[in-house]
Amino acid sequence: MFLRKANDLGGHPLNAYQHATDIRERILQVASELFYREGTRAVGVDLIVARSGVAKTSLYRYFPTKDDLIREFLLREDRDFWRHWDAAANPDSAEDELFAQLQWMGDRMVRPGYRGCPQINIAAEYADEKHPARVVAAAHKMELRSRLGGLAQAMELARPEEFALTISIVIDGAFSSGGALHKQGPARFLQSVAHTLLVAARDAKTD
Amino acid sequence: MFLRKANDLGGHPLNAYQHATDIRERILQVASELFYREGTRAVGVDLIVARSGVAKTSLYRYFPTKDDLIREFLLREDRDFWRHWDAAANPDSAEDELFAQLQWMGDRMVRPGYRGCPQINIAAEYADEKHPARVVAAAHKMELRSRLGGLAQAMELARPEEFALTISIVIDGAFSSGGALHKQGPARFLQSVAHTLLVAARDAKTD
DNA sequence: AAGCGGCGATACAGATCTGTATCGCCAGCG
DNA sequence: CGCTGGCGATACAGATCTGTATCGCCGCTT
Repeated sequence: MFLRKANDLGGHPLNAYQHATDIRERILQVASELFYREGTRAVGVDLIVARSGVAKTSLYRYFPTKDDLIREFLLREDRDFWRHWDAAANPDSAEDELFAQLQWMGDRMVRPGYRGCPQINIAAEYADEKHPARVVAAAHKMELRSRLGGLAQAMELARPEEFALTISIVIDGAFSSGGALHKQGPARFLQSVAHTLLVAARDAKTD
Repeated sequence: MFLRKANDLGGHPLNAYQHATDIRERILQVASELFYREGTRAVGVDLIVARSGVAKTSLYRYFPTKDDLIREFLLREDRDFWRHWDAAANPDSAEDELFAQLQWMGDRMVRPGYRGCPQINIAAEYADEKHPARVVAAAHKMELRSRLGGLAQAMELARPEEFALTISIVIDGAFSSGGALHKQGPARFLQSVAHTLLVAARDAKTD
């Protein structure tokens, strides 16, 4: 219905715009991979320029400062995250959806170059909460708690916000310490903990 | 030669050694506060030198490289962490001890300058797992799971290691997202989640 | 009393970082 | 056909960073 093709970038009629978008996208793609893998402070703009094969002037045309580029990196990660989330949506069963969401999150943690949650990592790199990237990160975590709260409400739990907060904390912990979960698989772990907390929340309701 | 001052720590006969220890400690103290508050990459050695009022040569005498200083910073945090842990030990009741440990950890998260767990933050700043500071951080998290496993065993839980891992994940999540817990108080939150998980673990045992 | 060494202060070397300025090229447009 | 403007390439400015070299001072030890 409202879905458009992935490469339909807003209906710009001019090829020049398309070309410009390609360059901007390429820069952002290369920067995002380097930022995630090495950290934003460890990667200089010169490296991004060299790896993406564009001119430095092009980078600074689309991203006036490096902080802007970092911010766009996190926004890109944010969009990707919710794209996976929406793909796992299940209008028929909030409980099934919760476990489906935990499944793909857990799967992420076993991918080769996994380096934790970029939204969390950015808070370690920049102490200033007003940093544009940290604003994006804070909004991301708020949105996650909000969506978990929606699921909890659909499951008719007694205290949906408390349940959502607890699940989000467990997710953040798994994101941070994903390496320690490699044995059994992070997805199974997350689902197991969520199941325990869910049963407890329902028992409390019937008390 | 054999006369020593009462506060002569390591048996060194020279007063100069005592003085040297003071200077080293002062550098490490100032560096630790700055590293924790701003991040290790954001703080240069010149700032540490200026704030501690020592000579740059002194800093590099005791810490050959900045990475060494960062490593010592994490070791210092590690020692401080276990000092608090040992102070909350309770040989009579592992369960009481668990909640006591979660109490002081939660209390840490509401202190004014709280900026998360330094051992976790360092992993976001340095991608290389071989970095000396990351080695310290990994050992710290291993030790935490080990001690939690000891408590779980003392509580005679069916699967102590699984319980310990879960609790450690929850703690890490709370460390990362401590800000979101400010409403009710992180300590209460941690204890509440731990209580739920503990009850569930005991129910599973009796099945 | 002499000197050895820790210490502060300062300058410096060399690398790296962000961001700008300047050039020439070339494709698309009127 | 000429102009405009995005683009690549390069040099550069200015700041900052880690780590070293060099000086003189002063307290302790021998």
